[in-house]
Amino acid sequence: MKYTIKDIAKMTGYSVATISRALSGKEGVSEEKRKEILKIIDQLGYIPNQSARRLRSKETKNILVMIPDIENYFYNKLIKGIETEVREKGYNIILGDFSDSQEIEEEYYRMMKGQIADGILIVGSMSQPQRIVEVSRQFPMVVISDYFSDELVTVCIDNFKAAYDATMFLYKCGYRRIAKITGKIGAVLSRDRLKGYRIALENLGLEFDERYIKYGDFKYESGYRLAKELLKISPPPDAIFCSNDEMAIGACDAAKELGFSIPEEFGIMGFDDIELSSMVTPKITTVHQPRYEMGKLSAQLLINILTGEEVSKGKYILDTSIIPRESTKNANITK
Amino acid sequence: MKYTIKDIAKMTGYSVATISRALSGKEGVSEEKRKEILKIIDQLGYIPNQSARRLRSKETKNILVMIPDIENYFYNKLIKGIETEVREKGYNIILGDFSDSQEIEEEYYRMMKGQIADGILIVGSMSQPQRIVEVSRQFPMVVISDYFSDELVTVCIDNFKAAYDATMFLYKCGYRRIAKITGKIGAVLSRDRLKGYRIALENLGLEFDERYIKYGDFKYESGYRLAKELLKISPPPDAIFCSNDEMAIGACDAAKELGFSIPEEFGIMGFDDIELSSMVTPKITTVHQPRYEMGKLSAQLLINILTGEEVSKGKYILDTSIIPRESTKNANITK
DNA sequence: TTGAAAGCGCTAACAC
DNA sequence: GTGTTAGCGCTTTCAA
Repeated sequence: MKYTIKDIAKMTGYSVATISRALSGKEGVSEEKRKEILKIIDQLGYIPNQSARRLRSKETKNILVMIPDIENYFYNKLIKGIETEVREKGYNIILGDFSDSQEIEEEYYRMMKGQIADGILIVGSMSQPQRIVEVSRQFPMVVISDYFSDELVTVCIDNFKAAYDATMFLYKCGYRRIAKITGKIGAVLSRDRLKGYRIALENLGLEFDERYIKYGDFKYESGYRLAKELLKISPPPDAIFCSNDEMAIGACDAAKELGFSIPEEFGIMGFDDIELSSMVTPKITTVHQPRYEMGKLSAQLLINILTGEEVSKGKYILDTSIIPRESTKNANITK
Repeated sequence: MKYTIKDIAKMTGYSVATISRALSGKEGVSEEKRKEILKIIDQLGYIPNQSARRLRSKETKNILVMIPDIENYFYNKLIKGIETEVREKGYNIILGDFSDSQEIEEEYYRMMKGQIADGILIVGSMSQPQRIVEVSRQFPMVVISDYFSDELVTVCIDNFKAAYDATMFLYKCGYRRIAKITGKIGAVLSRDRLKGYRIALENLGLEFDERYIKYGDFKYESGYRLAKELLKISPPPDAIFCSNDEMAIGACDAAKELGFSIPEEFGIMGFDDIELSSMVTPKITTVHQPRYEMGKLSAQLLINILTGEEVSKGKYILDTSIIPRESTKNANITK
């Protein structure tokens, strides 16, 4: 049996207005009546119709989460962080997985005009930064990780610093001919990670060899292929810093195939710290990104915006750390 | 600028009813008028308010997808299949990740009373089958994979047959002392996989050794630990059939640590064919589950139910296949 | 503190 | 084929 607020009004003997007030927790009902009403509601298992609520109050209590590809291991923990925060605050997540298709991405932005959600959380995007800024002018928005514009609220890490530190770490492990496999260079984050690497080499007084830089696409296959290319250069690098873990795993497999011993002859450093990186052999030394926290913080910020709290635009930077594992020397620590 | 149907009515000179009809694609407008109206609507970028639509038509165009834990690799491809199908048919996914918590799971079922979605897709559950059946009497539902009741619409594989075939395959590879690590034994699917294994041994005339069966929980760690136990039995098994890939990977690591050579001295077979299984060394031989197709089919069935088409209850069984890789003899195929 | 009533934007029954 | 209008279930004024 489905009840409406009218049914409850009849059964309790109060008006619909009073029921509504009791439910919303707002002013205007005496405490005893509220208790009485809530008790009955609870017994009946009545839940207000969300569509009606939304129509009236212009709130959907939904958040659209835009994800380039749910199959990508990187996003799992982020979503978890978002989910946890959002549910606690009474919101639901509408999943906006667009399979790396800009067209589908736009489809979701179009849906927003039909008020399917109160705000958008951009976990990733295939659009031009300019387009995202445009959308953000129409709907409340928080962006995670990459895009940059002072007009946006962005939760991110310091990619430059993280890459700088990672390169320094490889140096401390004893590696001297450190190569780099970047991700898609269109992304700001790829450029920042590359820059951190370069400046670190410079500060270390290491020779900078253009041949030691390869441009990948964040996938296993590109790490595998580009590492093979790197290892055929003479002299070959004695370490590779990959811009994500998947490529690092590919690079590992390539090195193993070519007969290099890891980590003695050859060290590998990843980026992200996805679960996978500690499930392969050797376990990958990597830069930990606090993905759960990033998801959580971004959801918090978005909900703050939605509830009218003051949220200043700009970057919200979370800390990264280096997780030494088996793919680098002097760091044969499990976990 | 936000438009309402009234605005459109004024601007075109027609009544709201006509606009509504033009939009819905239903009878009652002449073709030319419909075209004219749709053109203007398109130019203005008007999208009807979903809450109003829902309130009126009792449809949310949302589907609640219940997922035990989005961080579990198994679910990614399923969700992708669901997402693709659902979006094409004009529905959105509400993500019901409940982090393996029965309490949160119930919270979502409660929300359903507030009409947040038109139907439920159960990708997994922590509840008693009986509870799921109960919920299915209240809301349209399709269940993927495990739960069993003739009252439900269930998309699944034949776990018994798949396990039977997998065991046979190990035999054909030359293994004779085949052990088994099952998943949580509360699940029907675990029991079916165990049964397939037992019957296969029986038909093969292999000796059945109770010590060769271990009860895990589908996690890496349990595969690792239980494989170690198994390998200390005298005589140790020469192969393990694990009820999922994560445990198989754990078992692999255990065998490597104990100095067994894979696949020569020791063979390992997984189940599921998650991406991970071909990214580790050695790549794991496994039973492929058509997860994308399972997601897609289940979404199709649910939408059919929602649109009033005839959907018969019972099992919809999809085929599995064995993917030979490097963790078993005579099957050193990369893929 | 409480209730009556307007109206959110839309669909569908009914009238023409 | 087209327009008028009554509500869907709720929140929120306004009046008492």
